[in-house]
Amino acid sequence: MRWSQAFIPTLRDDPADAEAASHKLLVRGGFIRQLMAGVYSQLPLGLRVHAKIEGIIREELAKIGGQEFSLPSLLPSDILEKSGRIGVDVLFSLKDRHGATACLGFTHEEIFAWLARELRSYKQLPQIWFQFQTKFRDEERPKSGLLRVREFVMKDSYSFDATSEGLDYAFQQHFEAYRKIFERCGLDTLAVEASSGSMGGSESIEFMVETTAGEDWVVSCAACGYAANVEKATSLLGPISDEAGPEAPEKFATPGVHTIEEIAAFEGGAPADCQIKTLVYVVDDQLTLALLRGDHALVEQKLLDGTGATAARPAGADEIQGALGASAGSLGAVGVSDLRVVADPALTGRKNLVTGANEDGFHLRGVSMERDIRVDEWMDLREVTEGEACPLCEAELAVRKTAEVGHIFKLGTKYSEALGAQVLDKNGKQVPIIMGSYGIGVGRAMAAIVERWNDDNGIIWPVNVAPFEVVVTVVNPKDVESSEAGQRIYEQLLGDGIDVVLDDRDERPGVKFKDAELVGIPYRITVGPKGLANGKVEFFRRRGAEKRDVDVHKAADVVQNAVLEERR
RNA sequence: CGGGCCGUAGCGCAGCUUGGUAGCGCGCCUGAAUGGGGUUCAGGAGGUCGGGAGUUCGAAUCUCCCCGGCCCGACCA
Repeated sequence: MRWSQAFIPTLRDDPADAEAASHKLLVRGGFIRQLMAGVYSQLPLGLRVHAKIEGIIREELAKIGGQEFSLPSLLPSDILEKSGRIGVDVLFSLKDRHGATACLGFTHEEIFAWLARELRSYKQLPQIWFQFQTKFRDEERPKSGLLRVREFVMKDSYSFDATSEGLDYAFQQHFEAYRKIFERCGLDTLAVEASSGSMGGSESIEFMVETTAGEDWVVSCAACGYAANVEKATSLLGPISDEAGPEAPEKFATPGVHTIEEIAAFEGGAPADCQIKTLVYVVDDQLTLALLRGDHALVEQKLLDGTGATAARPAGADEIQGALGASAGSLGAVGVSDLRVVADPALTGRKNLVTGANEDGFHLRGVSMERDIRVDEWMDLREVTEGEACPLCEAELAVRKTAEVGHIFKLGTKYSEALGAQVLDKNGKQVPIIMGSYGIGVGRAMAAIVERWNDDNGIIWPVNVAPFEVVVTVVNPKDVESSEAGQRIYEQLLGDGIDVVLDDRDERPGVKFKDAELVGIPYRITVGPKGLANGKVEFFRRRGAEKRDVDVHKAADVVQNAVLEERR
């Protein structure tokens, strides 16, 4: 490719609406352009990177026996009705000319399970099927460029097994394949335990990349490697010994006091860790009190996971008033018998605590969990915070902001049962196929790579995913000797299968250097009259900005070796 | 879904308070010089001021409605 003929629309300024580094750089570098909120066009450079990431994924999935498919994006609604996912809020749906409802696929469990109906015998298993396909999700809030979008290409694979051991194996194979994929993409991932959410299934692992532009918090332990999404993470807490306290709770007036902090500061109150935080939630239509230690925060996903519910929302002011006769800020679970009460284990055995009296302007002190509160279920509900002790090794935990680039699920039989994908087992009995599903957002991975690999001058692509591996920059294209030398190096590299671009533009050298660095090409050979006078060209490595002169006749070999060494 | 901000040339912005027929920087085109880090000079092209309605002699500017985008929070398969 000659740069002078290429469509690489680089921009001097950051786009006004970009915040994340990857968003700014991918737009400025001429990789992507936004069409509408959360919808982007891939320009030639973007598509090159995209294709390289796909190539890596293909190779690794081939190693574990994956077979590539391409399923439709336009789906009939009845197939989603069978699995119950027709009501999913991110689903885009539309009507055809006959008035029938069709949907745009947001993932393809149903369709693959539908095809898996043609599997008849356990002897045909296991199978691993995958595709790269555009997914549509009507996200409430697209943001951060390619990190959170409404239309994106996802690699989704699905495993089909007759036994749960088979699923475990497929899951493990994917785990290892994902590790290699992300490593080859230049991404350090943290594999974390995650909540499976409404995907169903028993176990899931997310692959997270640390970045300030991410949206998920991950708890990790540097000492033993424990890592989990905050939705799932736990930690050890130091013991607290409470004074015995009074025989029975004592009501006291707390005019105008509504928050944990205010009670902590209130004369006759108690520090936050000696209070009970009472939250009222509507959990699958059931009014539920969730109790936490005053200084702890609720993780809604834990409430969902713990209760097995599919939806939870904070109760409204009138729902709270109707159920407890008081408003938020004066609530408590003492004496509550007609509502479900769930409590976090950090409250176990605690006594002499302060909580609301269910009467505006009053609280109770001397409350004992065991004696005064009827807890229906104890379940982990609290959010782990930085510095707490690792549940495995007791070292200090870190909490980091990350973006999810991959997710693997053990689905079980939810979709195979819903769609009737069964095989005969060894005993001649019909059994539902056991499925796993495994996703990687290709565009998101691309953005994550840029988040990780950039500096003030632009992107620093790892060779494996770089749009071009080498740029040959001709300093002065009007200098015939330079042009010819550049051309020769370019052609040699091309002939040797290196992804090379010849920057033959009639631009000032500074412009060409800046562009090459912004775009992030890992290696540059600079050909100019000064060097050629001594038979030299300049070799430049983008990462680390290493520069050295090399003999003009050896230049192509030198870069080629450097590139091949880094290709993995 | 709550809160905030923004839509004026390809990109980044000013002009709007106080209405008078649109401007700056970069980019782009032509020519010349220059050629190892966004060079310089001269000339030039490019805008239904997001859309619609209204007020007015006159609207980028004032009013109303609509559309779109960004950020924070909530949510997220």
